[in-house]
Amino acid sequence: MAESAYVDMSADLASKIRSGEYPPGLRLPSYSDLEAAYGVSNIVVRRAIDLLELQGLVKRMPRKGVFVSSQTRLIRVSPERQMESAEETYRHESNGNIKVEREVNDILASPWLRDEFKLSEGDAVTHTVTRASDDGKPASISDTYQPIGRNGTDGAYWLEETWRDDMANPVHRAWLGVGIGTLVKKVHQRWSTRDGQTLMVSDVSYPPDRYDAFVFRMALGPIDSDQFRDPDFRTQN
Amino acid sequence: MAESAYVDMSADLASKIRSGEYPPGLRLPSYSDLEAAYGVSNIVVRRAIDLLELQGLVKRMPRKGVFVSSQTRLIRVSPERQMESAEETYRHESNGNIKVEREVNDILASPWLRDEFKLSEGDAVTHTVTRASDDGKPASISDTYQPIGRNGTDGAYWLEETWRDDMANPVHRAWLGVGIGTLVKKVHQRWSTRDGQTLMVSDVSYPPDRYDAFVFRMALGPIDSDQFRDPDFRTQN
DNA sequence: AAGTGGTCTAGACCACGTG
DNA sequence: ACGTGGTCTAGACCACTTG
Repeated sequence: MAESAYVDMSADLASKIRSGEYPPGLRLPSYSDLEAAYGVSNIVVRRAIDLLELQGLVKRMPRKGVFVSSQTRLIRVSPERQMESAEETYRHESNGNIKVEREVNDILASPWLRDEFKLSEGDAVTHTVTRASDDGKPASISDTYQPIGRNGTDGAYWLEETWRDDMANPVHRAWLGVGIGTLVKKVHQRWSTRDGQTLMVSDVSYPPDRYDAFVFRMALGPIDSDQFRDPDFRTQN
Repeated sequence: MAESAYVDMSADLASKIRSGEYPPGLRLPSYSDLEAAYGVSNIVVRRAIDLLELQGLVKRMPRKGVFVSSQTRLIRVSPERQMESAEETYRHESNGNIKVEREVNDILASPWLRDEFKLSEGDAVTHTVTRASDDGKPASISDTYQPIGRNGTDGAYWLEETWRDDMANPVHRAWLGVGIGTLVKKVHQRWSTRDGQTLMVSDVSYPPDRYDAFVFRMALGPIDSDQFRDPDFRTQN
């Protein structure tokens, strides 16, 4: 047993959920049944399901059961303009010694990437791994994918940014120096054109303790009552 | 005992940390000591500290101890333009029946608000409580504060938005229908002028299960290589 | 009545850090 | 050698839901 029992168990259940063997809405076996099936104790089952719950894969219903979540996710959307590069962000955040290294490779597009970029089987994409450290401490690692020959975000109109607490993949874990059970801050970015064509996607993992809050600071630009007004407060005077 | 032992214990420790009785950097008493001091078992202490860790109040160091976190918070900043009101957001998110109700009162500014708005002792602020529901289910509750006579976000140049998982106050808990131990999604917003004067602050709590990811979708506007370019990818062609 | 998840007890062993 | 936090066992009682 390489990992702790509850991590192994959680990974096993997660793979059953993601593979569809446990479809959305299904009630998981009861704690007692899971204890018996995996030959572990109360707390191992509970911690395994803690991890699933943190990933949003299951939902606990006291006295009813643990249910597989539906994958339709309600998200918070907010329009935004402008952005800055990772390096700029870090330099604004920290006085430390920021180092960024990059590996670029062309790889065969996986089914998921083919779907994202509307490519054909056999097409390749450019894969960039970016590792950033802050005074020697790992600050982030990201995988960025884009169709061959595209130049970054040229032509992008939309940027969609999603984050969640999630488990990192082994490569990200190794760089960040965290164990398999540790939840990291994961940001997924998708740059796309005005008509919805994806130009670039990026998955970034941050150490769980680098940010304890995420802030979006937005320049609203010169604003007066005609240009911009929050309807919530329009009639208060 | 109104709440579970681990919630009571966590609240007690949290108040000691926030009051400064346990200053940043201090090592908490060991698990064994805490078990003895509170007269509880292993798991109660661990769950209490789980809650503190989730709030970012402490940091666990295996085989060394549990330490009170420093309060300097590193945050992620990203410039953004435009925004929409809470009601608009909800209507985009949901097909349900959105109801929003609002209570407005003028109250004496607390020290914290006086500091935020640079007011004098005895000055009042406008306090708005906004409750939103989605098909009868509570969707959010917020407290908004602004100096008397100001009209919402008129004149705002910056919007800073911070979120974290945190415990809600009793009023928010009651509306959201969650227990004291439940962590909710908390968003703190600060609108300010170009020179940093705060115009309005708002604290919003969402049910923990409403959003399982936060997405910021940003319109970058018409972009070409001269107007906008991600320096990370500038030299890839 | 039986089963569920939530909470809790009272122990145990382990790997690692500090004296 | 001892104490630490991390993991785990093998039970227990409770409040509530379901057949």
